[in-house]
Amino acid sequence: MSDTQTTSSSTSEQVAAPAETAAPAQVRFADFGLSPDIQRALDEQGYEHPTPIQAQAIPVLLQGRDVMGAAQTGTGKTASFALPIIQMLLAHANTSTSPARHPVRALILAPTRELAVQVAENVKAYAKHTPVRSTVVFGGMDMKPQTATLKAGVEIVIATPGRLLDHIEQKNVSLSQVQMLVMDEADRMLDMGFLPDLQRIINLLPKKRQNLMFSATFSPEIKKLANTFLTDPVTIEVARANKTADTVTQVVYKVAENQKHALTAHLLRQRELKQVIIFSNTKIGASRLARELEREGMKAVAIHGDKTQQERMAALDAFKKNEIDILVATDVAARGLDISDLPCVINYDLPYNAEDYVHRIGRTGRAGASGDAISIYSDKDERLLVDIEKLIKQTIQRAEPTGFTPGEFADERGERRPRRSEDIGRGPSRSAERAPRSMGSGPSPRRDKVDPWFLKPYEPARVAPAAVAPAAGSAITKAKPKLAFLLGGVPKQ
DNA sequence: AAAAAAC
Repeated sequence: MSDTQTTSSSTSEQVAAPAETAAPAQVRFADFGLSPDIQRALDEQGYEHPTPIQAQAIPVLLQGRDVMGAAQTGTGKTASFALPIIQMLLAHANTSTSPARHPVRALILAPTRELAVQVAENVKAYAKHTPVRSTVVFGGMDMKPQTATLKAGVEIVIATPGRLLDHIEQKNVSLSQVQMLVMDEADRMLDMGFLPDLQRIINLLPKKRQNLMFSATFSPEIKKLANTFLTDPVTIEVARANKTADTVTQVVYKVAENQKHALTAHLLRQRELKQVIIFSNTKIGASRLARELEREGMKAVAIHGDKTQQERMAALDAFKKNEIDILVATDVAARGLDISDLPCVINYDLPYNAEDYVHRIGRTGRAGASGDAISIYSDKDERLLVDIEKLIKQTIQRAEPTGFTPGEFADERGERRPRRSEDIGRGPSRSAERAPRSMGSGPSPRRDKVDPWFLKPYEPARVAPAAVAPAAGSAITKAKPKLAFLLGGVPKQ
């Protein structure tokens, strides 16, 4: 949440949401008439002014209307639904400890475990001074503690669909009293094939309920989903769909496929980036790159779906706590994760799905801060770049790496071979920096510096963001129709 | 193409 709702032309001051849809900056949380117990939590966290999506969504939700929200993460989306939910539940709160008197009344569904955890943390923080109870359930973890909490009774459940269904089947939870349903990152849930699960869960809910759907992109499939599950929804769109934040400087490097990791290491070494997430298209690639960077003396950890849930949470936690500088991730981390103040994202691979580019680089430049998005690609991925530029309606700056000598590690990729000290540090006077070090240590460069380092040989000519609404025919319409299940009845199986 | 999500 940010109170920097300014339309200042200074890049570093710009808010992520475009001014034309922003609510007046004077709005304060205190104007919403929220319970003093909620207001107290907001005060304690220093939140005074709502972000644009909060300013628009909260009053509408308090009226009980359904909402279709098109907003990227980092816009304060979670609070925009969490606060009204807590408020609505408080209106009927009781302090009984009997589960029967603590039925689940609000259900929040999220596509990935990490996102569910993050939403749950937010909900807990806002409900801190209220009697409203919440919990999060997701796979990869022991069922028992989750079961115990569910059976003790909670008003708000945040869940990934699979594990929730598991709990439902085991009768650990009943959804018959749910009054509010949130589908967070609905586009992602569709992409991941959660539609049948969503359908099954929703079939168990009371017909009369308030529905909220949030999606970063606004594809025709999402609109269809909204038409199916929402009743006369109010559409709230604070950031134009398929749009990257104005405050993110984007650049691409083209190198030979077998040079990508060497260039990545070079870029990381060239300047002491405070923290960076590197996206890889594959789990194996992510692990390998993390290993190679470690060999280069950098602190890097991979996070992907083949890691245990404990490892995933530990990696994310360590990264958030600044104990790790480099997180090498698959698209498990592409969406939703609110890692504050991330100055840089690197695409080690261009994503196969152009939409994922928007999500990945959405990890930086949050809430109006500036950020750098660096992508690396090779000849064979030219088409992916074209798709991405078509989707974001921008040309991404091409750049040449300064001081990079191709061939440095040309034979290393994928090879397990003994470490040879002469392989590294062959750049002039690099050897002194060979020792493992924390990138975050020492004075880190200001992020709002003009003339980004990686654009040196080029004019930093950023393409002015075109003031265009998302065209119905934009690239995302290519997405495979996944709603046959919904629209054409039950599929055979 | 790949990744994610239930045991």
